[in-house]
Amino acid sequence: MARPDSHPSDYAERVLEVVERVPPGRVMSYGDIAEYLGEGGPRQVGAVMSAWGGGVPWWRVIRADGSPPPGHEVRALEHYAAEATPLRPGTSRVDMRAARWDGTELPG
DNA sequence: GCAATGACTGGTA
DNA sequence: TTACCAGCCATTG
Repeated sequence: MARPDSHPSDYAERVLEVVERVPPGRVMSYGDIAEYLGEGGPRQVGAVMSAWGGGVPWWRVIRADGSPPPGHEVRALEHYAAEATPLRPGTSRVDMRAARWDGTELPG
């Protein structure tokens, strides 16, 4: 796994770049980003976020079922509330059908 | 080179 | 709906 203290690889920088492009109120899954880049897989994206995700809107990158990253659920929920991200009623998960960002829809 | 690990995913019960 | 399982793949020791 990549370590936070090591320098981000080119792949890591591409991942972080995509995350920064995700508009507020929208999210992408780890698998979505991997597919969008056309390299690596969900695990690799997760490894990048774990190591260097602190410098980007990490709460906009979640699991395919809408669950925020483990250990950061509360923080993520605070951001969702601030950005009006659609949440599934009665849960702490994002409504992926509504909030999923294709990567092609521009914020406007 | 090999075995273990991890902010994952989709299928099945 | 939640829980468990096999597959996935680069990084780490």
